[in-house]
Amino acid sequence: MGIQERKERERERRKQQIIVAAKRVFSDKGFSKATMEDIAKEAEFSPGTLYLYFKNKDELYASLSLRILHYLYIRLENLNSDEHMSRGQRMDGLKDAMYDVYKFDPMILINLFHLQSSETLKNLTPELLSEIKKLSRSSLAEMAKVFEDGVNSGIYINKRPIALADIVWSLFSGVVLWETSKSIINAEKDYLKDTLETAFEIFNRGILK
Amino acid sequence: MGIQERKERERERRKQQIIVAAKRVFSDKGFSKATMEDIAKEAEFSPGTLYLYFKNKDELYASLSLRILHYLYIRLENLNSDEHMSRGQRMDGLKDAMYDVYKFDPMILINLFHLQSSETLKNLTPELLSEIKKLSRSSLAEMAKVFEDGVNSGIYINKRPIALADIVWSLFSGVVLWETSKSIINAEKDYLKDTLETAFEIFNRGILK
Amino acid sequence: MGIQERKERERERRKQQIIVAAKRVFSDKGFSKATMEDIAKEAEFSPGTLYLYFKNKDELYASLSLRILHYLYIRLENLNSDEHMSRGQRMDGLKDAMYDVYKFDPMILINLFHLQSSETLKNLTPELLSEIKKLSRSSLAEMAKVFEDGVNSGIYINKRPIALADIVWSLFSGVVLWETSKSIINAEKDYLKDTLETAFEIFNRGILK
Amino acid sequence: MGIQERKERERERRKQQIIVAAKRVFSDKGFSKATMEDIAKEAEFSPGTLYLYFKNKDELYASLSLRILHYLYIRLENLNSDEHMSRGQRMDGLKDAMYDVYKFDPMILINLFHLQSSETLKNLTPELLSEIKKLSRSSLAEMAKVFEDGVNSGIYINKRPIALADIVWSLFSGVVLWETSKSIINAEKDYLKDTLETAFEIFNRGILK
DNA sequence: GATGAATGAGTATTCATTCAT
DNA sequence: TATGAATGAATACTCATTCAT
Repeated sequence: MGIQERKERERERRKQQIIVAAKRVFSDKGFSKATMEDIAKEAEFSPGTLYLYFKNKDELYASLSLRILHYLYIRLENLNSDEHMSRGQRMDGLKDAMYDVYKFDPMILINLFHLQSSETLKNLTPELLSEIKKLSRSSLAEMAKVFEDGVNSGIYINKRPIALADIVWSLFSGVVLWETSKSIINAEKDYLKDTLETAFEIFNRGILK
Repeated sequence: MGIQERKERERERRKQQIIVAAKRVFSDKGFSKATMEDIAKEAEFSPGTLYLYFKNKDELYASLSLRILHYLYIRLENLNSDEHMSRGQRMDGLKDAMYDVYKFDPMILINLFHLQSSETLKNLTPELLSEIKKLSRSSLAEMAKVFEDGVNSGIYINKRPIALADIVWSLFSGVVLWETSKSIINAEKDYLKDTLETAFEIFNRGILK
Repeated sequence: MGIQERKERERERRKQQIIVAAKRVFSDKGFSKATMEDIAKEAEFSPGTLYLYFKNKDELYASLSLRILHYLYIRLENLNSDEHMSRGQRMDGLKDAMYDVYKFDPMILINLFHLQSSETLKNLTPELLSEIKKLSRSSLAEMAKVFEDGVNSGIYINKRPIALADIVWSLFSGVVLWETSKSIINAEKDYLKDTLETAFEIFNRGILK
Repeated sequence: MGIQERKERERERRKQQIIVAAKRVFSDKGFSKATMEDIAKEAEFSPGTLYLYFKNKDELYASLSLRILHYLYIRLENLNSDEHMSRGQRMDGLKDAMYDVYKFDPMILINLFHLQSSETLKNLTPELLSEIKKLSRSSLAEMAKVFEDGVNSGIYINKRPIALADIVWSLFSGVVLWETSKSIINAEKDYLKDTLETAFEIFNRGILK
């Protein structure tokens, strides 16, 4: 490993360290009430250091999305590359992947949402934005692959796999969002797994011919 | 109508005017990048005036949720009070109600989510918070009622109606969120109705025994 | 005087109040070491108020130039509008005007210079920049008028009046700058009037045929 | 040449390399908008290295003045040490020296000015400050010498030579400053040599009895 | 010596909120 | 009531300077 490469790795490690801290702080306080100083303190760096790794607050925030999207993509890719899986197993694998993503970072949806404001988008480097887009599309494509076989063989209802992937993603997003919302409003919590299980069960039954 | 009542009505009209303006601005810029001055300008009031009607920015934001929840509740209540509807019609009515809510205010979910931050909740008047909670529970209960009949008569799968209501709400939330996210990431748009239709179709098929 | 006009006047008064404070602080500490808070304190306003009247620090700084240029322009205009003056009186008037400008604001040159950095120019509103340019050109033209008569009648050496105006301006700028510089380096001061008198005397002798 | 001396020379070379880079950057952006990193990059050193050669930013800035003053002093000294020159030639030599100084470093005046802020002076080493003062006085004295002969022999008007030197210095400073200012304001440029020639011509005519 | 990553004090700027009119 | 100018605390971000390697 060359010295250049070692440095690059070290740099990447620092970025992750900051992202992890940012995740905690953003989750806790929300975007606007979280300060860069909070994050710096959590990451055990000085405020200035954050700017050596991220252009600004928005970009740090966006990097959270990228990270989780990346994780999801890897999971889905693995799912499809395993040739010995049955349709059912694959469907379960999908559900598990989604659930793990949630456990890994329940804020992903909000992250993704936060990116929408064009005010935010203006502050991102084009590279980061395009990487997010790419990864997002790829993940959706992987998800669609899970259904391809079932649709082609006439077992699933006659919908384009990408449409089914959309539903899964929506279902997942919605469950997470709803669970989080309920927790404030009803002071109940952690029903997520149950709700998600039920949702998937219904979904699976619904797509069978 | 007494003079007192007339005044009250006038006051309510102003509040709505501000809420409508706030909805537009928040939708456009997101919570943190929207300023009270932006909203004041949009509502054609001065910044100070906003504070005559809402305690602070958070409370104005929360009022958005309350408003849409109220609208949803009315729709669902009507659905259930009409005794001549078939199960199928009722399910369609549910779907339409959700879709209309979306058209009325696509940001509702995000609104609800934003309320989570305990920092935000601290800034709300207890009255407002409890009203949101109440209305939110009532709406969910109304939604559950739609399924009660089908579950009781053994036509729907054996789940508690409230669980099905959760799924519907999640599905809806997720579709909205996903559609909005897709619009940035893939530059595609306005698939919402299609996606929602498909999701509901799958859901309906899935809950039948 | 309409209420609109009264407000406008009040606003202008506040701007002047801030500019006057800014002049003191900038003169004392130089551009970079002067803080907006210093200026706010000197003007007896809060920091935020400064931004109601000036877009940013650079624009506040630039407004100083505009102010003095305006004063100079008025003086020169008066000089030329008085038809009863002899050539010699006019020349004396010019010298006095320059000297009064100095007393009014010795920093004018530095102000003008500071504006050069394209970094600074980027921060100015186009309106402000164009007004400075216009006024600057007009002042120079007025100055040239002082010489026109003498050049046309063959009493002054055969130079374009605008060139002579350049020299006067340079002479003035240089004397002010040099005097200020000397004050640090030699700890001498206030030779300005003498030096300026001598410079003008030499200049006057030099332009006669 | 001993090893010690060789090292010293090497060190001096580095300092000059940095000063030259600093001149470019300061000229381009002005003192406050120029960063040490900009200068380091221009000098092809790392930021830390700059501090091995200069105590701080202010001292680096001051060294620019010292450098040009030194150059001017040498030129003037040579002028006076050449015994075969006529008064007219000497005057021309003075003009040429000034012009060459300008070409060498058009920012000298501004540099000198910048030193005024007592905030800046506090940051200089006493040695540097005293060297600047000494060199500045010496240069002015050399300049005065150019006029001594003419004044003593009654050819020039009856002024102290040092006063005439002040005027020359002012004239020069002013022309440079004015030309630079004009470039922003009128988008004209490079009149310097012409303006300076005319200014000197007028000056020369003006000091003759 | 040279580096350049890290620092953290310093500051311009913003914006929710207030209050005199 | 409504205003909107003024506030000033809060905070993103910068950059001169340091120091471990």
